[in-house]
Amino acid sequence: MRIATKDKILNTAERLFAERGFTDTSLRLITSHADVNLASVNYHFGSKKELIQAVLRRYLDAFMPLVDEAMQVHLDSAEAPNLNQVFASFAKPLLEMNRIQQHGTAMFLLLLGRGYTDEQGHLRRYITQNFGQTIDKFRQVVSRAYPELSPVDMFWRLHFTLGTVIFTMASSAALRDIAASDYGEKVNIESLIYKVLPYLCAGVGAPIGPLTLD
Amino acid sequence: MRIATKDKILNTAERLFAERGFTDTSLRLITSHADVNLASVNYHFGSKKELIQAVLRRYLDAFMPLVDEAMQVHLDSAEAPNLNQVFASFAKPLLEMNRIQQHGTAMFLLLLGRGYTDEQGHLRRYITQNFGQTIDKFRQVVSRAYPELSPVDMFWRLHFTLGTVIFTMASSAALRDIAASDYGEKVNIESLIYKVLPYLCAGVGAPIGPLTLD
DNA sequence: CAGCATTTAAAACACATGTTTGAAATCTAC
DNA sequence: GTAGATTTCAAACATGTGTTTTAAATGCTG
Repeated sequence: MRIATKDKILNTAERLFAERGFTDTSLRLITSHADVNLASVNYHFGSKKELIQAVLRRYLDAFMPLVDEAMQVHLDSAEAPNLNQVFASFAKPLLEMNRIQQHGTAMFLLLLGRGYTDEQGHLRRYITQNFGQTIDKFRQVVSRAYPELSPVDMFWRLHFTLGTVIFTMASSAALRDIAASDYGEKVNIESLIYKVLPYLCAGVGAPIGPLTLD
Repeated sequence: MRIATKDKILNTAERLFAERGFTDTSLRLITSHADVNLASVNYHFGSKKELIQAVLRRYLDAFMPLVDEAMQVHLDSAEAPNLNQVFASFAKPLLEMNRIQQHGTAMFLLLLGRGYTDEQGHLRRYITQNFGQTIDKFRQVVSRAYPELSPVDMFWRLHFTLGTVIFTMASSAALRDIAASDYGEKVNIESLIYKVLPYLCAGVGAPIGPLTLD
């Protein structure tokens, strides 16, 4: 096996990053868990930062084309989709991540959350640079589904959505434990996705303007 | 002035924590910015962890009683509130944080976000231990406003809400810059709160059950 | 199998971190 | 004003970090 070491590092790093965040996961922790030499990380990846990017890239490169495809369908459709249909079309790409690796969906979302909070702006820049077209298609589709929503309001609501997903997933392990012990309901990632989707749809589709208090 | 040093540390630490997160803010950075000696942090607070707690406690101790009061009003009211009214009653306590310090509202929300993501579980435990009653009142009020929502669904939706707020505020500085440059709309914390409230209300109030796709 | 490139290995490096120490300075109270 | 407690200060300590170095081991190729 030629690339065994590189892959062991990648898989172990991914798991530890998701569990503990990037800064709290040292290279020594990764290499000891992966049972490889410390220096091999810098040999194969160059630096820790590049290792982080490699871990994230593996998922983004698989995820984004699927999203792009789903959005293209909505754009090509003769009739405008509604928000429920738009957001529902994220479920399949997300769950597809489970094919990359066991618990891949959870990992991906966890890493996404870590990447957005830990590193300031790097991940965001990487995504916009490499997948800007897909993001733009998504915006167009949402605009078709809710034309009254102004660009700036959409900007904010989509970031609210991102925050909801990322925070939920970043703390999903702990939260799912609490939910299981307090309510006796064992929640896996898939059912959690189907719990959050209605929330997101309603949020993005909320009426525009200040709250009506009566 | 006896407590000048302690307060200088507290104020400087708060600002830097909010800007850069807890782990990325070293004691040396704090003490140099505060123009105090390095050892004074450990002298006055014991450890970095206790400094973090002190910074957060100052806000929570001011914020939570205000929330408690607002929730009590809803509980004492003869008629059940609606969700809009419930969430709108958070605006005043939040904006009240601006009286503790300049940009106090933004700081508080930023620190809350940092605390929830950086330290795993500590902040959550602190809140439930010290302000469990208030949290419970909040749950009761939401239940009055949306009785059909099961406890477990409420659990999740309230955490979705927490995630929305925390993520938005944790990246609000960067996001507000982007929004300002891309859409020419300058957004302060107050107007951001009024942007997010409709999203949260709609999300929590979303219909129960799977998405209806047609 | 010999020779060369690739990969692994152990050790050291350079640096940043939180913390502790002990003396000097400052404040407080009698 | 002076004795005693409190606070500040500079320095060192112990530890953990990412990275680099140099040699050994391994794999591949002719």
